[in-house]
Amino acid sequence: MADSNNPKNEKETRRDFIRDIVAEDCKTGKWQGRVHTRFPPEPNGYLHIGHAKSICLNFGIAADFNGKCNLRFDDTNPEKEEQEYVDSIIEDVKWLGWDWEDRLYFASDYFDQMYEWAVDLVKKGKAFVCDLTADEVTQYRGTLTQPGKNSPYRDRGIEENLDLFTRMKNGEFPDGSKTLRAKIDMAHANLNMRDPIMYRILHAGHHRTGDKWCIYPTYDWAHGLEDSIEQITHSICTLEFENHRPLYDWYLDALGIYHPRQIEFARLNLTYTVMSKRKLLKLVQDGFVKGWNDPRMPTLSGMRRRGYSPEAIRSFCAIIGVNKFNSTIDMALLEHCLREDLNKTSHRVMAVLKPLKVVVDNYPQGQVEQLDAINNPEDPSAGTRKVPFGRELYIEQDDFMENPPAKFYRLSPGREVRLRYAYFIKCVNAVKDSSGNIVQLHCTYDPATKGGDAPDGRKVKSTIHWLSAPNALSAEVRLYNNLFTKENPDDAPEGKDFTTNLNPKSLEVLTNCFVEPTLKDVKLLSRYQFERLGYFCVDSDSTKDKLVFNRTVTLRDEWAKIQKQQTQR
RNA sequence: UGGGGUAUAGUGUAAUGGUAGCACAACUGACUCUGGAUCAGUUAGUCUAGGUCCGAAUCCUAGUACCCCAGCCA
Repeated sequence: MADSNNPKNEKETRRDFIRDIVAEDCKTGKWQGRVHTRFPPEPNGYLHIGHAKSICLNFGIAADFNGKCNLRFDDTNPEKEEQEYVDSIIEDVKWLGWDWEDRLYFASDYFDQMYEWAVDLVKKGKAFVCDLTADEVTQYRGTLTQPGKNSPYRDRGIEENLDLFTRMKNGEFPDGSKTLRAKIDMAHANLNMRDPIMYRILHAGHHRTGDKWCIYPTYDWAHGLEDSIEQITHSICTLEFENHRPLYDWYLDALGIYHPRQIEFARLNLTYTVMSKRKLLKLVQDGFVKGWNDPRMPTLSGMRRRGYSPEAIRSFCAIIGVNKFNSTIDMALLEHCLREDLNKTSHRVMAVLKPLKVVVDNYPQGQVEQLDAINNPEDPSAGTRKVPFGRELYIEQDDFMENPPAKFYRLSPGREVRLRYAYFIKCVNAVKDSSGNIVQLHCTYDPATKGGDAPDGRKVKSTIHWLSAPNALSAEVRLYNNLFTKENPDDAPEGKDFTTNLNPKSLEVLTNCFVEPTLKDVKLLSRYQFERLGYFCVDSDSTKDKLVFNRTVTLRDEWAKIQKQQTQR
């Protein structure tokens, strides 16, 4: 099989307003034809599907225009960042199929250079050390409608500023006692321009620089410098940074250094889930899910464990487009992209989730036949396999109804159906327990229909899946549904938050399932289609003794729709 | 009440003054040894009001609605 996880093999993505800008720049030679982007996560959480949009945009543009894309950790806040997150982010971007070659960078590697530049600004009289407390800074900043006022420390002499800033770096002052601020305009209509803070004092250990630093640069000061150092051409970020662009530009102009162009796009929203790191962290910390990689989470690690393929996520990112206004994409579109990929690539296999025992009365006792089954009708090269058939079978409880309603085509008393790849069977009797539950079926088979075709040409309304009872492997299957019951989880009553909309049925564990003996030695995370049920993958909890599968997504289900319509009447 | 953004079917996205197209969803139908897949079709849209123009989603004017900004977070 070709290298399917190399995005460069995929057909070119469609144009969007950012690609238009990049194409124009290439035409005019603005960057000498170079295209260099970056994906700059802060290592303070796990990556989610929203990040995938940004990753595919940045790496995708680089791929489309024969450019480069760096992976850069924006690790300027030691209080929130951890190595665990760095590791997971590296794993996730790689899994998504992107390659940054040798360009793995950390903002913290630039701290010395950033410090030099800050000294530069102080020397130019464009930055000053401020002794205001955090509260005072807020007060002096003014409001949306009222201008701020100058800090009393704004007009300190350059020498004094230099001395104070050096001593800040040397650790002579306690946390929060001083900041370095840019000298811009306290009356500016854009609050970000009201003498923004460049450095704060933080006596905190950093996951990479240890205790070398006790002053740390703020995002606004640091980010443009990082882009400049890496000679980024197009610095792509999300909409909320639009208000920060004037500051991004101001710093670079004040320093007179290489100056990339910042372009903003709208972040991804999806129905029935949440996408902010803060909310995802809450789900993890408060135990609403079992971890960052819980298969119900929209994190890349969760989706990977759930059975999503990187190809499906990439095609989703390509199809949703890029723009500048807020939108919420229907989860159904993500699932469409998922099924589209899984349908092409997944081996089919039979599994029974809620078993109902069937005895084929006229099948010889003790006889076992090996029947041929197709591995993937979408891919003949996947070949065939043998599945054992015998007198005692399991079928799905849902595939039998004693009193079938209209349009129910499956098994019922007196009705004949086909067992996939096997025989036609007809139900003669349903055995019930004392409380009236159907516990077993007696059927007869037609030996002439071996393989599934009737020589007399008679038709059957449906084909159902089955398993030979003595040969089936038992398994646990975890069914997942939307994590939230509302399209917009934030739509909560006064005083409640998004967690009130958590779906109590987001996880259903089935412990009495059976699968084909073919699945005896499956690899973790491998993906299958359980015929007529959906796509499933081997969970990381699975062992040789106890198989565990996750339902990635169901197949489209006409019958479920009909049932829904019938019950609504 | 300041500044910065944005409005196209239910959802998402094209059309860059010249027939409003595509995808998802929904609904028909065909086909089918997965009620899967596939194929064919249907429904449905330019925020509002004026204006310019032979012609406006696109240009102009005035409104309306929504998003972002008052962290020493990113």
